[in-house]
Amino acid sequence: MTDRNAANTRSRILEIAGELFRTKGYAGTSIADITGRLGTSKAALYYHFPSKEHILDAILGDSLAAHARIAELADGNATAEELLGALVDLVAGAGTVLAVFGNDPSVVAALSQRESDYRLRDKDSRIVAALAGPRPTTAARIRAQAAIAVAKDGTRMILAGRDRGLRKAERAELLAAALRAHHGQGGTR
Amino acid sequence: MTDRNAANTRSRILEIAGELFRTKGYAGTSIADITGRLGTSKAALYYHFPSKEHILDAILGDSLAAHARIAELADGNATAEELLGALVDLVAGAGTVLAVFGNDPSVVAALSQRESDYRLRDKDSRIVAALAGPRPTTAARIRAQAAIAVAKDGTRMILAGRDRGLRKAERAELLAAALRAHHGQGGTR
DNA sequence: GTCTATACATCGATAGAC
DNA sequence: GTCTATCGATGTATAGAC
Repeated sequence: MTDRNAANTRSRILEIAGELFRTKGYAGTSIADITGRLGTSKAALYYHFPSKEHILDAILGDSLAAHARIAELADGNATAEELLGALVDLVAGAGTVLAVFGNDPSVVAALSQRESDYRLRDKDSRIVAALAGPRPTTAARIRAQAAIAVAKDGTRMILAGRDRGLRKAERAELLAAALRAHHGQGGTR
Repeated sequence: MTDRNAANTRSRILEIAGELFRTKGYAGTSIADITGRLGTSKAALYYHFPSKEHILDAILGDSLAAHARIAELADGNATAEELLGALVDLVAGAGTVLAVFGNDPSVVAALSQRESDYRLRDKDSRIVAALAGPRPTTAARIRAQAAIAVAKDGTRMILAGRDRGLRKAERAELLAAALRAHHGQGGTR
């Protein structure tokens, strides 16, 4: 059972770090915390990753890409259903990590400190704008935010503390709730 | 302008710490960060608070109490409208801080590590149970989570990065969206 | 109430042997 | 690939003067 190849150790590090970042926060997790579970020394970890921040990047990589793709979608002329469905899928899929870590202020601070274009909040506001429509009323913007809250945080809450992903029926139910929050009762938009 | 009385300095510390905890996270904020803005030495801060954790407690005190009150409400027979409205008010009022900090894993970890009964997740699940009803279907539970997501995270998103509180019309719009998310289209419950 | 100075632990990260 | 040992910086917190 001594799979001492680099790829395996690397993925174990990502798994353990992800779990710890989620429960203790990025800033609240030390390299020693990670290697404590990994069962190696701190120095061993640095053979696989050059820094703690590189571990975070490796974990968030796919999620950030998926998030960016949704922001692109928002800039096009996607329907509300497509957008909100994509958000649900983001959180349920590659972006589960992001949805969870996006709530960690120390993660947001770490990302936005870099000049990189990891502008989380920016992308979010483009999605809001797409759902609220051009020159939106206050009410329209609130409904847009409400729908996004369902798609992101609702999905996150459903998935919290369980192993398996989102079932098709669950996805449909979430999307329907998001759409109800978005539309006025009579289907305003 | 040199208000050097203890009460004033104390409240300035809370204000500054709150801002920093929000943007950098609890674990990501150091005492030096706080006193840097406060304009005093680190030792001076320790005259007002015995530890960093006590600062967190002082900030969260009111919010946690308000949160507990809502959980009590959920155990009684409050209507969905009352519950969701109370949640909106919690986030918009005393609990803004909690809604924001509740997302910081390092805060949750700090609170739940203590044997204290600050069981955030626990209280949340009582609210879910109240909204989903007895022996709920999967769909009912999802709709309950969706409604809570609107009331909590939707409200938080609306208030993010602005000074003034929630206007009456905004509150009504949020509550309506939460209720739409909660009910099936035809008003299942 | 606030200061300087410091104790002592832990942080992220590195050196160099194996 | 992993180790022991350690670096320098920073973390929380304290001692004691003013």
